Amino acid sequence: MKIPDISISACGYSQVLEIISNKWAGSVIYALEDGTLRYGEVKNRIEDISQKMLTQTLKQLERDGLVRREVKPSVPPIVEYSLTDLGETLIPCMRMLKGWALNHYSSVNKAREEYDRTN
Amino acid sequence: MKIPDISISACGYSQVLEIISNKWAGSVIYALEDGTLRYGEVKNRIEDISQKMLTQTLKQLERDGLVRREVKPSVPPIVEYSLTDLGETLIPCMRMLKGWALNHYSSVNKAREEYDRTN
DNA sequence: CGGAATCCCTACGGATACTG
DNA sequence: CAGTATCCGTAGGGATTCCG
Repeated sequence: MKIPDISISACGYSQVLEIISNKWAGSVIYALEDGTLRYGEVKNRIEDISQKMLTQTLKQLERDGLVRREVKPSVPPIVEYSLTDLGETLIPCMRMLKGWALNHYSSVNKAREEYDRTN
Repeated sequence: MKIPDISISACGYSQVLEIISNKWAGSVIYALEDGTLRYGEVKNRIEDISQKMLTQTLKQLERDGLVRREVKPSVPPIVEYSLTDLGETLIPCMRMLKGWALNHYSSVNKAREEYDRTN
């Protein structure tokens, strides 16, 4: 009996992670959850993000079709970001992840302390 | 009116990611979903994983209390891995992520092609 | 069989300075 | 205001070799 290779079934999983696993993507999606924000507003809502990483993350999310970028031609420039319909579909997943964390993260921390004490 | 800082509310999210966002953790959890496996069996089920990363991932998951490691004292050694109860609680989240990927990843790919063509 | 140890390369990401 | 550009340290992770 051959043991099945699960790489393929796990593959969908790694594709999502490719999108949301970077350090800031989640925070950006959360920030845009309530509606449209200007660049600076996004930055203000995410305390420790650097300007470089915010720009880079927004660009990646735009490329993935999750975030929409609109430039109002004016001086000084106004650039607004919002979730696309596709981006909205990700919200339930992220809520579930966050829910898991809130419910179980203390267990994880206890396990870590225990592990670090005995190893 | 002050714009709220969402760092704290996104924090739970980043905690889960800390656990499952590394390249192989998801695949390992999927591999153990059906029950107990020996080290080599896990390795066989995950096609392209290196020995180093499998060991490292298993150790991390064990430290987080998601995976249980049992050594049968014998020669040659037998080491078995399985999900803990805490580990099992993560399965629904991962199924949901995978479901999202299966439903929407083609849209992401289309968005990327479109983006790359016009930029 | 189930690792540990080492080497090495790359990508991620922070800090800083500059621009239309 | 909303970015670009550059420098640079660190961590992730592959390949290889060795060990109980």
